[in-house]
Amino acid sequence: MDACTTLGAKFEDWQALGLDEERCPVRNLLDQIGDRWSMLLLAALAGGPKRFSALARAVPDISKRMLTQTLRMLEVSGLVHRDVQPTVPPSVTYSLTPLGRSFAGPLLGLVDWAETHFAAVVEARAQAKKAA
Amino acid sequence: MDACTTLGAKFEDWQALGLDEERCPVRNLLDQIGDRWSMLLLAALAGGPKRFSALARAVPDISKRMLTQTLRMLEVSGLVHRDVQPTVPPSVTYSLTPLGRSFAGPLLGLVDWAETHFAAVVEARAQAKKAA
DNA sequence: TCCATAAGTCTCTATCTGAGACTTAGTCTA
DNA sequence: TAGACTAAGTCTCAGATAGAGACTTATGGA
Repeated sequence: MDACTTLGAKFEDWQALGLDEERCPVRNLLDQIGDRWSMLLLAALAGGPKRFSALARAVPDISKRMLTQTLRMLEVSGLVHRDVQPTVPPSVTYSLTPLGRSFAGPLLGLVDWAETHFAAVVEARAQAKKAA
Repeated sequence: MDACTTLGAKFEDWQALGLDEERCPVRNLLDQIGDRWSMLLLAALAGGPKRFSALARAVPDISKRMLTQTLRMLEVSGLVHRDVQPTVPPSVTYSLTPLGRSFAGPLLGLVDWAETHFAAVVEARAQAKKAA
């Protein structure tokens, strides 16, 4: 059974359970960490702990607001650890928890797909634009 | 080299290239298909072609507006094929293209992670709430 | 003396999302 | 024969969300 068929079968199962946001793991996690900033920040932290300002520099066009918000959410969900040094000015370091590190595998799968098929997507978009 | 280290190394590379939305495959694709509806619709279509109304039923709380919009975007990016039967009322069937099917693998990786670690995330959230 | 720094918060505005009415034309129902 | 229903959307309006940029605090450097 190929991945596509397996995925299709799984989707049927979720549907049977109502695809509820609370109970369906996939719905729930897609709603929370299935946005561009979460994934990008997890990738940024995969290389090792980083401070708030280092993350802001690492992901240039995220606003401070979204950076704070996303990190807090990842912390609450147990993927990221926040370590505050009570100096003045405060020094805050973010790192992946073991749970966060376990996410690197699937995320890497996504990343590899993106790098492999990016050209095809760009080509498809160009075709679509020409046809329009 | 484990996935986490590999991912960290890749992120360094992207950073070196400026993490530009146009040129960086990962940024670009996360921005486009890295939202809950895209992933959910791709999973819904993994099992086979579906009509518009079937998709609307399959993903209960997506609005028609987002359903249309997301499908169009996936079509433009070459992941989904849209087939219109010019009857009245029109009958429109959506299916995955080969490119779309190739995405099932990585997506399945994500899904498996979600199912495996959902309990841990729920537990982490409960702890966080208790601490607050 | 004035600026810069770290890690945010706050406010205001711009953008995005969702809910729900409306469309077309043929078939089904009363 | 009138009215209802269907499919696959589009359109508008209100509400939610994201981003830009000012502000904070205490300290060290030019």
